[in-house]
Amino acid sequence: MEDVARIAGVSRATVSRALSGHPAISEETRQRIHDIARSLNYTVNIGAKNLRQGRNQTIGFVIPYESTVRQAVSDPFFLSMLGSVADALTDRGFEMLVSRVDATQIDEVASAVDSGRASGVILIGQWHQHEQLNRLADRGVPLVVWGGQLRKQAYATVGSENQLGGYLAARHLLERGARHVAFLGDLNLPEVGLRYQGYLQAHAEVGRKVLKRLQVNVPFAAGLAKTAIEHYFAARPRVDAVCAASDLLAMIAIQSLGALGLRVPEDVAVVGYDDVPFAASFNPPLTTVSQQIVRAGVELVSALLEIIGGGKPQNRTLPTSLILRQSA
Amino acid sequence: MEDVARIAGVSRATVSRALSGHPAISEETRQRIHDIARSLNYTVNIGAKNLRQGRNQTIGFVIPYESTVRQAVSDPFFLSMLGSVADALTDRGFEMLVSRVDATQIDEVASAVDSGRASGVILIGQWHQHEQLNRLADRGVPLVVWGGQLRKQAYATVGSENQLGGYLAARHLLERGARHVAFLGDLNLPEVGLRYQGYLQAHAEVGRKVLKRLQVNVPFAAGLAKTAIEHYFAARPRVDAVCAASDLLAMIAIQSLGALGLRVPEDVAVVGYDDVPFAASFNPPLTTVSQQIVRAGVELVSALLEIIGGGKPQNRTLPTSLILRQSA
DNA sequence: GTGAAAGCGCTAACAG
DNA sequence: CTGTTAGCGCTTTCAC
Repeated sequence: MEDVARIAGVSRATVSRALSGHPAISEETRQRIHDIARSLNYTVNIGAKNLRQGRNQTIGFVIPYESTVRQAVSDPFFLSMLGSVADALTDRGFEMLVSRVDATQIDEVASAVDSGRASGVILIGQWHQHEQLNRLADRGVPLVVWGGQLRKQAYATVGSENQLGGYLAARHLLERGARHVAFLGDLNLPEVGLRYQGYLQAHAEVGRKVLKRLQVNVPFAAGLAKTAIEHYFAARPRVDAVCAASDLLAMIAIQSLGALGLRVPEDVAVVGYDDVPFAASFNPPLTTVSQQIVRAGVELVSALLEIIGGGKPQNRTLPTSLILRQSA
Repeated sequence: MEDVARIAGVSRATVSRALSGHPAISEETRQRIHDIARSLNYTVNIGAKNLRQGRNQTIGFVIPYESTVRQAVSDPFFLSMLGSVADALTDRGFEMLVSRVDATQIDEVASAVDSGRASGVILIGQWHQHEQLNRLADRGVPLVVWGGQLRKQAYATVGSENQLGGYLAARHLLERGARHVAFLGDLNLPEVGLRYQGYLQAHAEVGRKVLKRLQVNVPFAAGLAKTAIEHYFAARPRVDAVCAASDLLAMIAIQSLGALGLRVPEDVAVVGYDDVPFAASFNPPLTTVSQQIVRAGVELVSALLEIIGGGKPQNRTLPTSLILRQSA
């Protein structure tokens, strides 16, 4: 900045003003300074600017991982969310700092804020950490979580109508004539729990009882999920339809069924959840419950910026619908 | 920091030293200061630290997008890479700043470095931007690209043996008795071009001619790819095998073939590329060429840190192999 | 319309 | 082993 100032024959203060569009700078000098800066490949140092201004135009995006299987997240839903959040952030002039955090050490998400690297955090999935998340929010860490809305909740939540989603999926299968609908997903996760409620509701509505053996606790991580799902189907349960808690699980289930010689949807109908971009290209194309991923990014970001700006954490719910394709 | 110092009855300098593990601080005071800091939820402000130290423990990870279809990247290969790079970075004490950049404005990747937000950049895929990338590297922007190695190249490249990969895939199909092997991928991309060389090599080796009509220029973006692939197969080309430039393309091809009543691998054998985590769970499980994604992250990061540390850009090549599953 | 000067939170000589 | 001090690159009062 000193260099630019010297060449332009002005002070650093003027350069600063010119570059940040301060009104009290003549159009002429502004232009000249801009040109000089460009020719020097000079850009204002954001770190110093942030330090001086005491704020911080970046937010943290946390990807949790299970410490046991320290594998890269492989659910395409995450990437889509990441992309969508990244876009929304860019549009609002923010940077995105991505960090991988051990799901059992969720408190670490605060460190990004405490250390001034980010002014808030977006977390995809509540995992099993409802209490810790509450603690963080109470401590004043701006925090928005994609997931299900729970009772005593200090953090803001953006999510889709999970119960409705589960209901739509199950009802569709039941209407199609399914008699034994398995539910694949980890009920300890708030989102999944809500979807399961919807699943139960659909059954209740037609007076159908739900057997315990139809609910299978399957984790989201691809590796573990595959084992669990194959194990379940290998026992040849009497099942003619499947409600999966994510598209990834649905795809694994379909593959697993195929290996046993069962066809989808003829022998077993399967509906997924998320409507990941790839779901339409799967074989067979996945019938699934949509999560509006692009809008999700926008809402997550705007909820977070509101909190950072001093507003109250406000939950937002996105509409959901069943996308009919061929797997059910 | 002032507060911590006051409570501990020492100066800010001592707090700084204690917290950064300076050897000249007695174990006792160190411990005491740590405890006080913790009780205050105090963490060193990284921005200020970076400013003072004149360095910057963060690197930029760029996700390019085609400006025409401003859609979130949907290739699972990207997320895997992102996760793998994030892990490698965490292990070496670096942060990761993710930004979405218009593929036609690749120069923007420099801004993260120019503005001091990052000390280097990792880019997945060379896209069509070889020249711009060279310009950036020449300008001194530490830059490592995942992709194919080209002739006059100022930036460092980490990639797998693309030509060998293409060769292995094609040879396998040919050995299986395929007579007309289609190649799906955008030849303008260096990586894909190299794989195509391998594909040609395999054909040459068995004295088989390659027909022009067998090569189909298909972009990586899921939406566009789907259209292109469906369009290609809809014309019912005489094809009994497919070499795809990514697993995503392979999956789309399989789906597309299925819709036309063709079975994989019975009627048409398909081999993918990447070995994304999900490939094994596809229906049918994908035969594919492995890219060692976890190691890729480690190598990308270590190559970049070497450049940042003043070293010469050094290309690295990762071994490749064919993973036999059921699609071919 | 522009400049001088102070200070954001931190670290690293240098001095003791 | 610890404290004093200067300064990283920037913005912003206050003064002219």
